[in-house]
Amino acid sequence: MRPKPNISPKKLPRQRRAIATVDALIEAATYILTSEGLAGFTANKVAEKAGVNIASLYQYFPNKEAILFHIVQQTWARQLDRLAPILTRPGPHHAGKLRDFLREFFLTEAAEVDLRRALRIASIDLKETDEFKALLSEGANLTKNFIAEAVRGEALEDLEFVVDFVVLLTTSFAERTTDAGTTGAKLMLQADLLAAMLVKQFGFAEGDN
Amino acid sequence: MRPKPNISPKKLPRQRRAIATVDALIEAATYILTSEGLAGFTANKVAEKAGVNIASLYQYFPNKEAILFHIVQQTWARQLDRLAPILTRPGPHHAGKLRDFLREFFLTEAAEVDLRRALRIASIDLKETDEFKALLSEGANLTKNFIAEAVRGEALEDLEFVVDFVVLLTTSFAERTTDAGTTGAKLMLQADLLAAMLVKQFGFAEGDN
Amino acid sequence: MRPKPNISPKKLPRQRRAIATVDALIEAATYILTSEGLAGFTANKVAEKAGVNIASLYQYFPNKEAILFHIVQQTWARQLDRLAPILTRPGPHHAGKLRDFLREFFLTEAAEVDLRRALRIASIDLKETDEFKALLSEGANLTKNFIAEAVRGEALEDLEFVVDFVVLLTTSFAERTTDAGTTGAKLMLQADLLAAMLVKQFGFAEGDN
Amino acid sequence: MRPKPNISPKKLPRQRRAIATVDALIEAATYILTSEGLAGFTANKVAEKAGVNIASLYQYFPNKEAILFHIVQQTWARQLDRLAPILTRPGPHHAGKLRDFLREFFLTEAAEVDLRRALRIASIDLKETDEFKALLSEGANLTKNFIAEAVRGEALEDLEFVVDFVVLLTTSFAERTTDAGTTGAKLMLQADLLAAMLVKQFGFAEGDN
DNA sequence: CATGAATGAGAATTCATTCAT
DNA sequence: CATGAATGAATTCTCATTCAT
Repeated sequence: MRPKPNISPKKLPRQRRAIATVDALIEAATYILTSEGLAGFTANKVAEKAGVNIASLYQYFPNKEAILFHIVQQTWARQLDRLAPILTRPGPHHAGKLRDFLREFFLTEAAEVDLRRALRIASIDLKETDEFKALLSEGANLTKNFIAEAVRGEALEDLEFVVDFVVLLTTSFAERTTDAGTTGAKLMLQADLLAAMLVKQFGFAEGDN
Repeated sequence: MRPKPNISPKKLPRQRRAIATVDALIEAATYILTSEGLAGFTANKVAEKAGVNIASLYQYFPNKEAILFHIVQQTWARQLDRLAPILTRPGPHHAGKLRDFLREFFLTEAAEVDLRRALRIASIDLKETDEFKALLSEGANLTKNFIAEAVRGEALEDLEFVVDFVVLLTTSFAERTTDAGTTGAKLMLQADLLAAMLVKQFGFAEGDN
Repeated sequence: MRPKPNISPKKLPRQRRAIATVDALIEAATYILTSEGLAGFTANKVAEKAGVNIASLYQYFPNKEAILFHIVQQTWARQLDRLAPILTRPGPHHAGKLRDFLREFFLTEAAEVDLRRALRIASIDLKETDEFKALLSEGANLTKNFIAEAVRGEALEDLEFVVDFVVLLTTSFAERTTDAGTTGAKLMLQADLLAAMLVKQFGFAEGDN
Repeated sequence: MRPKPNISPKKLPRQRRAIATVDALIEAATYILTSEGLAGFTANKVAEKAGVNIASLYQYFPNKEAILFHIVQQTWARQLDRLAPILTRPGPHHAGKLRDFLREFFLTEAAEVDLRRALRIASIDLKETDEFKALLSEGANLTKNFIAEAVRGEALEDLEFVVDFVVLLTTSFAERTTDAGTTGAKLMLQADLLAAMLVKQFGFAEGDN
């Protein structure tokens, strides 16, 4: 394998001008990644698109991967903001929450397919970094808690296994089907079917919220 | 994105010496792909590792992608050889076949994780080629027929949807869990659980072969 | 044949250091072209001769052809600067102008035979580009106007034909004879003879300025 | 400049099979040169097109240039066969002969523009070789004699100059105008005009054969 | 002889990254 | 700090030519 890249930002932008520069870089990077994919994602192109000198890019990011990581982080945060409320919604209707969650999850995935496809591939290199692992566990905890509560009937020793299984199943499916271009009604049908299977299998409390 | 590569082999090796060369190239390519991933996969490295002149590589493969495709094809063929017998096994015990199939499928995926990870990403570029499409449909038909027979109860209009769903669900999950490093007993438990869910949801004929 | 190259310059040199770099590149390119001909004209050789990194070359020129075009343009401009005054000289003595023009034309052609030979061949590839066409028409107009005025007696419908004929005849002859190494007195005799023939044939106004 | 290539054929084909091989090579080479130009003219392509092994090509030709020279030679011979009879036609009507000659000359040039264009460029490298010089002088003599006879009035010391001038003028113009794509009636008009100018200038005996 | 195989050398072009001002 | 400039190291692919059988 390759050596894991040093991802931590080099220097925090203090002045307003610097913040604008960083923002422009991130936006440009996101654009390039979305439109040209990971293969077309080069430091020079990003800087040019951002209207920023290449040397400035390297003032704020130690390398290409750091920009990628920043975008990954940002994208995850956005997604979490939309999904967390659903799972933490009060009330016992876990089946309803699960269904809503999956629908929303699939929709967010579908909304930025191109970007997410590129990020997924980029993540292969990032996976080794500590920062990425932290990001992962944050999102995982949320789900873990929800499922733990929902499947309370299950034996406790299996819980870890079930959570892992459900997370893998839902995320991998979501990625794959949106990657294949599924959208709209069909995507929602798939979300509902997957929710139904999980409910049936793990005995979530029924009820439509 | 970019133009789809011309993947068809250039010249067939006739003499024993040439066959050895091509074999060495493919072996080297597989090794590089496995150990360094797609990003580290360069024509020069492959040729060097194979102990062959770079120009020789280009006598037998029109470009890098052609080597990749060769490996993809080879890997798929090996997998199909192991999976097809299970699905085409005579008898009505579809649930059993499904479980055995998923177990074997997960095992083959787990057996060459690194290689398969690289190939999956490589496939993104290959997807456009006719050769790749042919490969895909071959494998898809097998599964399609099996599921069609197994879920005979389902309304015909849904069949397409169900087949699509099941294929996406099982393959994406298999890829993801092996990619995450799952192996051994846990992997088999996941296979069985996924099989159970599918059986429960779609009413496959039960029975242990 | 092949796709027409994108010839427009990539980035303009701002600092003095960069201007020096570009100048060195052009000078080196001209040298290589002159001494080794088009076949020996490679981007790497040019960069090396210029003492510049090959990547720097590609910062200022998008490809080899762009350098060639630059030289073509420069060479034509130099030539036009010397020829235009003769043709646009006021007065009715067209025969004298023609003779002086041909002499000067032959001399400029002879002055840089090797370079021009290479450029002529290079032009075959450049011919398709818009930039080259613009260059051509600029030079063509000058001559066209002169001849049109000089041969005023001719029927208007033939004018196009005559202009075309005269331009082809003089330029092709100039190229060929200088290419063959003709210089000095013999070259001037040829220029005068050709001028005399044209005057005799097309009835230019006589008079020695 | 580059070192002048060794052009002389390596080995004369003795057996009938070998002659066929060489013929196939020449034909293929001519085809490639015509259709793809000098840039697309590679030894491997020629051999492949000829259905002959590349090593065989090098058995009969010491290098690429030797094939080119062979084609040049052949093309000139064909042309000479058609032009010589006109010039050596008995009778005093030199003006008529000249006109017929130029017409035929222009037509032969126009008939194979693509091939000739490529050969012209190739000839730059061949020019240095003794073989090429021999070829040139052979063709030149014919014309020289004709002109010498036709312009008998001229002073003898000028003859060399005049012959040289006329040859350069007619050949360069023919090449250029056909290269520019001129054909048909316009081409014939140009031939006639050029003939008329020469007759007028050098006082060829008039008369229409 | 003829063929399949092999290759050294080099071509065009790109990219991540650093340096000097 | 920001910018223009520069570059080492690759990367893909081609070609003329030779060797071994």
